[in-house]
Amino acid sequence: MNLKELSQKLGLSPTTVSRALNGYPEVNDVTRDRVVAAAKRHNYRPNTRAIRLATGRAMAVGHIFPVATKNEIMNPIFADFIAGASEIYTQNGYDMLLSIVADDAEESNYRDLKSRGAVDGVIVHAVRAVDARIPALMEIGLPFVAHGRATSMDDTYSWVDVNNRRAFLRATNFLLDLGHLHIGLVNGLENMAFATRRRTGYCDALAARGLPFDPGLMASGEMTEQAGFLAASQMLDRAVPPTAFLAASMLSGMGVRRAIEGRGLRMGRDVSVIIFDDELSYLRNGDDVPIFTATRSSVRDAGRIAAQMLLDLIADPSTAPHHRLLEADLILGQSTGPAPKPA
Amino acid sequence: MNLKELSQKLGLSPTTVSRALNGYPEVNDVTRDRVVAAAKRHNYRPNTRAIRLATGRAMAVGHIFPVATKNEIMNPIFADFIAGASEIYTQNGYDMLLSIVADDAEESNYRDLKSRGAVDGVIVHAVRAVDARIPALMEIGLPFVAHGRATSMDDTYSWVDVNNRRAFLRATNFLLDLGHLHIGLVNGLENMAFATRRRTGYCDALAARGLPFDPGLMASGEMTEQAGFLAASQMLDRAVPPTAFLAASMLSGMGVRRAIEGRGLRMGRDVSVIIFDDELSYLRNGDDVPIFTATRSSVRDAGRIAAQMLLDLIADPSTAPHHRLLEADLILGQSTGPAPKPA
DNA sequence: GCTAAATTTGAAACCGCCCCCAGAAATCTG
DNA sequence: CAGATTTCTGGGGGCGGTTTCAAATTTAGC
Repeated sequence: MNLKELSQKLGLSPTTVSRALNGYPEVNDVTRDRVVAAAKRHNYRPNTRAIRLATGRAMAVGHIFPVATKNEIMNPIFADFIAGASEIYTQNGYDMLLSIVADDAEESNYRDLKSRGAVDGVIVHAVRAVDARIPALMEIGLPFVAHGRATSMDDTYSWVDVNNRRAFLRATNFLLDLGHLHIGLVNGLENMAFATRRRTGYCDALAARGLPFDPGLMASGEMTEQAGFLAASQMLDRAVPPTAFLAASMLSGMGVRRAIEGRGLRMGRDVSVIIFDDELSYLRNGDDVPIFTATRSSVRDAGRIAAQMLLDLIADPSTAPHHRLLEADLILGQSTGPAPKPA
Repeated sequence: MNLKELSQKLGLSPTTVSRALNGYPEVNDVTRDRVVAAAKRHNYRPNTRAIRLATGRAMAVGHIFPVATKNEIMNPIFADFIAGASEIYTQNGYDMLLSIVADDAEESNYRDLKSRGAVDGVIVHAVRAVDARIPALMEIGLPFVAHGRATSMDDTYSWVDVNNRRAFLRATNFLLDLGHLHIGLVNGLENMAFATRRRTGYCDALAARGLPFDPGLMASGEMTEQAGFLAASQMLDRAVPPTAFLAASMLSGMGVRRAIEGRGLRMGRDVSVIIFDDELSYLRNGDDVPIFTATRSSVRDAGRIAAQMLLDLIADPSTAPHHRLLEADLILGQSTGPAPKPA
């Protein structure tokens, strides 16, 4: 069933039917009702392909996920971010186009999307500390919103980010207040913008109290259970082991916990742990009482916000860049407690 | 740069240029070379929207992910499956359209995709034991490939699945051979097709040796660390605790391990564990030596296979349904050993 | 060298919808 | 009740490609 057929059935012109269906004001109410009823009855849905060609809008946004060419790790927050964004697209009649490409082919993929007219805008994921995609997209002229900020030129493009520095600053201060003096940082890969900011927060908190940084207490790696386990194990085996940890994610934190418990220590009593909790749906931090004390910020919310921001930008590309800095909550769980008295 | 502009620059008709670019045989080689060179030089890419309208093909496939309305859990294998599928689409010039919808709205979404002409086919994810989507899609007439099989009508549609029954049969036999008599099953939700098949495999192995099933040793729930921990904890606290576990996923297995170690027992010595390992990129089962003994089958491969199958089906919808039953490897890790002698 | 066949190219009709521009019908004026 | 407005409907030209069919140009055949 297409527009022409429907209009013939109604004895009207395609023009009128189209207008009635798209809510144009100049069509008679009686006619409109008749058209709407017939459309529903015949289960008519305008052909997306035709609409797109006629209007020149793709009614779709692109998400390109880089997958590191060397290790093939997909970002675990991916699924939940997408889930949040998808809600917004669905509400607004947009489709979501997904590509997963080697991280060195991303830029050409953006160019391609643009010249093929496949999307009206894109979301940039997993922003690096220095990220070539951002200037590239500005040059290409494709509206975009970044999830995360590179370390410079913050204000020239739109982004949604968590205040990672402050989250780790607060977490570190919280541990310091509990009397912990040796705090291990099990960070994500520090070529990522969020990880560098978290380290800055950690270092700033130490510096504010005149404490030194110990490079042996700062690890940076993939945010996996295994990597968290190894990093924490190494630190715990030092002559002066840390009494507390900051972990970059739920998975890292689980690895840290295993390292702690594997040494016959108890998390929350002997060693404290704070994680960054993205509230991933399949990695909940406890059902009622949180297992881990955590800085918490929902990545699904971030997805919603970024998607809405992008649609706004597409609707009016001339506006100034939008920014949204989300604050992470510090929620108390069972994994933190006062520093144990030196034996 | 569009077709008309390019053809004017070349002094040719749009027809010829189009033919040259699309490899039609009737165009002179000299002309073709000239056109191809010019297209590259001007960075011409045909407009996707126009191609779609003209050819009537969407050159896109849809992935709809159900998110359980009650608990909002996204399937953790999602990301890796998509990553595999995406490779195939990219190679073949197809786009991937993603929707995440409440599980009760899926069917109408399929109808919508079909009538809007947004996709040429879809992949059905997370097939339930009894799944209304499959008859629905057959009725709608949208080509599809299911990832998993419902419990009936296997041969009327195309699917890619892992031999879940045999995987758990083998794993159970392996544990029985090691002398384990009490084996806990920490299964996924048993409304899912794969979970029921895994339980069947487990039960069949026990039955073959004349062993009884103990309902108290069969748990079914979300495949999270937390759920795995709770299920294993309950079983371990029984009068006769199991000496081995089968866990449905890496995350479940991590929960089981925590329950074991929290009781001062050692995994692999006191209690054996076998997991099902989907080879998720962010949940690797050890870097060199596997941590867990596991039945292993790459969900990313499954994504590739399903995607290719769908494209074949789209290219020739008249062919009989295709099937692909993948066998899981049983790989030896550090989490299994002979049943401890009764004290 | 002239006709028949094969090779190349182009004109124009779609694909299905949107939207500008007229024109017809209905409603207001005075 | 004629003329001026306002309200409603329809015709037709895009959007940017593909593809059918016909025409023009070569090449082949004798």
